[in-house]
Amino acid sequence: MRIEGELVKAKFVKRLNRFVALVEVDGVQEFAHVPNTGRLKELLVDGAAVMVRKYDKTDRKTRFGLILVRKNGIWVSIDSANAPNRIMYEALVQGKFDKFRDYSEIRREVTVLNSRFDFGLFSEGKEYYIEVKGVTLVENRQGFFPDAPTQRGTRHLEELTKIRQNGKEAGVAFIVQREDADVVRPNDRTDKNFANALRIAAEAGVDLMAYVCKVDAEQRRMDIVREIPVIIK
DNA sequence: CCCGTAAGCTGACCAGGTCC
DNA sequence: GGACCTGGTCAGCTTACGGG
Repeated sequence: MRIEGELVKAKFVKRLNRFVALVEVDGVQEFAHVPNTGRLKELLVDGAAVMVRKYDKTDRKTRFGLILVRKNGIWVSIDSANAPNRIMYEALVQGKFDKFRDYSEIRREVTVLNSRFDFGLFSEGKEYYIEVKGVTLVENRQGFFPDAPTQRGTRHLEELTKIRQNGKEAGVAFIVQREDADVVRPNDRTDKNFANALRIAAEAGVDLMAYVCKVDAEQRRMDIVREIPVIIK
């Protein structure tokens, strides 16, 4: 995925609320939109090097969007609003996944039961629903999701389980938005309900997939580089 | 096309509880 | 009564979708 727009180096100063951060660009403090409602507390630390996207639109309340954070010598994408979904979409369209090759139609934002899923794949007599989750939290090369309790995430898993019980296919795809992970695990410490729902979903036959992305600020690209296991133990 | 709403689920604030 | 913790409420910004 190409990282669009004008990227500018900046320094993280402070998160004002879940949507707005204060950053320093060329020695000047500016407001930046935070496109990630997770906690990000190990990433958004005082003085962290970041990349912000500059916007020219005048009707925004913030001139910048905070999209990359430097951590342990690599760039981490914290754009959970768009990047994971777009990366997954491009990979699907490009036929990068063997298991999804034989679906002829890809639809986005598909409503089933009480939830809207990121993707619905269709072929005659076959349906596969995918929910994409962005992973930004990594400790000791283990990615954890979620970063903060997510009722909606749990509901998504419950609905995917139901879909599977109705004889259709379903899966969760974790997009790790940084290169330094070898596995993904549910974050029991932060959200036990989500973790349990994930285990129940897996038991019901919901596929668990995880893909690591290389984030390259110079090349302005973020691409899936390998698949890693999801360990629910 | 415009407007409302859902999605991302924190952080500030306030009320109420506990403890010394 | 003050210091501290917990739980509930709500505003904060942007994007994309769906309906009128």
